[in-house]
Amino acid sequence: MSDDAQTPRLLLLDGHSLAYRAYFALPVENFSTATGQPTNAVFGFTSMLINMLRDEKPTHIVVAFDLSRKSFRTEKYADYKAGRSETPTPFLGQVSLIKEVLEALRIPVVEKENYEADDVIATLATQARDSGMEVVISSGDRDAFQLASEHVTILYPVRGVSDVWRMTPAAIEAKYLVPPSLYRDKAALVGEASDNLTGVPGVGDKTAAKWIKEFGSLDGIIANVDKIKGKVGESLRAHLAEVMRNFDLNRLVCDLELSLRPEDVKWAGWDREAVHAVFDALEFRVLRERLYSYLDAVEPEAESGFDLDGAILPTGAVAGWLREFAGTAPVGVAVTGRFGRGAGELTGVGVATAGGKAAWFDPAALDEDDERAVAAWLAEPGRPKVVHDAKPALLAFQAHGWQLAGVTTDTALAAYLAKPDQRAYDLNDLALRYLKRELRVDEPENAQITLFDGPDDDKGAAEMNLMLRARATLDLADVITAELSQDGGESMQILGEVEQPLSVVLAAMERLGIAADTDYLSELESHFAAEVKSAQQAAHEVVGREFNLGSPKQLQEILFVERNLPKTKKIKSGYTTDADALQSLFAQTGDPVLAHLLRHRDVAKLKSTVDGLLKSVSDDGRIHTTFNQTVAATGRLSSTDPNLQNIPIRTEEGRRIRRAFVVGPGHEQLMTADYSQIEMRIMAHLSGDDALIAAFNSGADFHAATASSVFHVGLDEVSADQRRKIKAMNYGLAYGLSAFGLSNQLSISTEEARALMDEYFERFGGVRDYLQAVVVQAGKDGYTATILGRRRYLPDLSSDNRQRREMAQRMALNAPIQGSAADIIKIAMLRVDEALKDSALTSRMLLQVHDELVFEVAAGEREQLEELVRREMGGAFPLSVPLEVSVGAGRDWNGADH
DNA sequence: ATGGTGACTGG
DNA sequence: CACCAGTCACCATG
Repeated sequence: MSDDAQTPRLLLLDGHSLAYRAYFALPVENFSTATGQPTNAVFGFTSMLINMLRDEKPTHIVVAFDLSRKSFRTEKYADYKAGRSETPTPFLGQVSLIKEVLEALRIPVVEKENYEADDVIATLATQARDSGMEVVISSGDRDAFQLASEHVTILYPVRGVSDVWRMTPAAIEAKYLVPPSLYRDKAALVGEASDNLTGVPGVGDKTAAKWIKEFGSLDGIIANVDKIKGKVGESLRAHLAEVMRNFDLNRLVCDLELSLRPEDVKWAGWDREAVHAVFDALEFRVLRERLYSYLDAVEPEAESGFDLDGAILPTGAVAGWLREFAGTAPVGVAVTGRFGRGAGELTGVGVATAGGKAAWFDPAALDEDDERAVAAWLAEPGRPKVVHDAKPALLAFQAHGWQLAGVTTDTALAAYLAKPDQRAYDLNDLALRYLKRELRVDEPENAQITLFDGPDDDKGAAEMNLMLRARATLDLADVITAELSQDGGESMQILGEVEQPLSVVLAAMERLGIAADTDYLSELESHFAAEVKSAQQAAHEVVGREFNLGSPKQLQEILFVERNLPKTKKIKSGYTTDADALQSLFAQTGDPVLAHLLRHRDVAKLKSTVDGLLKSVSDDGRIHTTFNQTVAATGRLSSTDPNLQNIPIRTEEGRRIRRAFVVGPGHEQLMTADYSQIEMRIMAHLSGDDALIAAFNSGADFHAATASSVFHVGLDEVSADQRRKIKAMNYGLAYGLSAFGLSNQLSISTEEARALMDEYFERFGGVRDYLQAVVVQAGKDGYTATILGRRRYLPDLSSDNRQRREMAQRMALNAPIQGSAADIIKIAMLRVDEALKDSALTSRMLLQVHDELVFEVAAGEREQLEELVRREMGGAFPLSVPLEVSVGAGRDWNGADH
């Protein structure tokens, strides 16, 4: 792949030959739409195309098609390409579908009467090469190999749709023993079966190459044909006419008059709406995802790289460099090392200034003066720094004993606030998108010579890369904060006053971790293992043979075929065997195997949770999760490696796992504090519904209070069933619940569910009005906003695909609620952290679980901590209903619950 | 090895 | 045909 994004790069595709390859690579019976239209060739072609767009990053693209089977070659030789079997019926029609895909992708198509696609490609490739473009050709026809040269590469598909050979001149010579310029000569001698061109019998690549080497070319061979001895010589003389015919026919025409030239096919990206429409019609779900994830990243075009005036600082030079260049203007900082599980290791630091100076130093190779200077500079809030993803950097610095303060912009968090639906915020991609630059040096000679001295050219590459990252981060901060400021300041306020300070708090929580009772976890592990085994044995016994209970596929076979149980809800691979379905099957049939399966599922899941936790206990006896601050599109945190936000709680057996999270040595208790019904409170606040607000202000059990309103009964007369139904309704509201969904949830009829919803909204009409208004507003604005102004963009609100549009509508009504709850607990965490610092307390915050905080309580601090936490959480944000906080404490996480 | 899918955990 | 997440096992791929 070219490293130089400034050189135009033309991708030329042979439409028919790739479609044909795709057709035979993918079984047609697995690829068709609901209406029965076969799509295997379209799918395969599109898949290959996406891969090539991703891997080759072309600036120009065009696809050539054959107009018919007839061409000047069939006129010269009636049997050219004869003997090919009839075009298979399912292939017919797929070519026009491929053209629809290409139109949606805004990729032009070119055809030429009486010529083959290969001739068109040869012509365009020649023109492009002559005007200095890089050319990549993809064709399933080997004739294209004759076009390969220094600036022309052939991608030749081999088996399947994801494998291509990159046929450079060297690769062609290695495989066929002749250079591309003599490939025709070789092919004429050997023949090409797929074109029905027979060669010289007994002559293969090796013999042909030997002759070509000896006589220079086919012409030379013909001139010396009598000198060739032996049986193959005779054979050659006998078939000379065919060889000359082959040589005539396999020449690609390079000078056609075409309707367009290479410079006309600059690719400006694809038509989003059209791609949706075409992919919907073809039912390409996976390809759409792939298209988006790959091409979003390559859509912007890099205009250049960076200038770098950098130096690798030797021991003793760092303090001086900082004095000279790191003043009151922001400095970009990037680090390398290993981070995770609350710990880190620092192996390199790169810094870059707005003045253009950059430097790299090894934190392990500093003298005392350097060490002090770096520590002081990093810890000084008045020395501004700009970092991309500061949390791991914070942990790395801390591992070296350095504190990091004065981070004015964290570009990863800024990018997340700008576009929260992205999955990743890679610095490379962001530099490309916002700066139109790639992480490379424009002119390597501009980089300090000390980078490149020594025998190894690669020396200094890692150091240079780190300086580049620091440089890019600094530039990115300006552009991205400028964009973020467009909304009147709310986003910048969230960034500066919530997300960035929070990353420091999260780093501390990750570093602390939570103590685990490993002996107890091990006991649990063997307990659950024994339970798994006995459930498995019982199931095997009922079925009469051994099978894998963990395999949905085998389960389907046993339940629905062998035991002929009623069919459940359909899924891609057949019928579902999820817990709901098994439960309902058990109720219907009483088949004992179902009970064993359900039991097995339960305990197998618990066992794997315990296994995972055991593996993640660090040497300090604690479990250090990683909180991700840029994953959830609504503004929530997430937790990984291990995920401590989904530790079981609903069943007694599950709660046993919670007992493994214990108070650590030197502390007295664990304490949990959670917001009760925070999302419903936010809904009451945002909707301003008087009845709902009154329900909260009554102080009574919320679900019972709302049920009492809906069913017009006294608070004491609400039945358990009434409360259950309204509780489901309350929870479902914020998810965009439908009558169908509610009926499913409660196992009642759709009519009954609809009636329940009508009754509910009769009483709480303000809620319905609010939810409708949110969706309408989001449709107008294109985004939703939380109480702090945190945005989520939902372009699908105007999709013409109903499923996508309705999905976006549900997201639109959920995002302000879930997101505002996330805002509030984030503010609460900052307030609690601040208050703890201001107090004399040594208790500390360990975990966040969306609406709950977990603390480790120091001896004798229980009451004070509770008071502090209640105050700071409860006062985090003024709503028109109280923010109620419940608190509990105990020796372990289960005991701390309430 | 890797990616997709199904199933299950939490809020 | 309910929102937001993460992990694990299985299984078809390469």
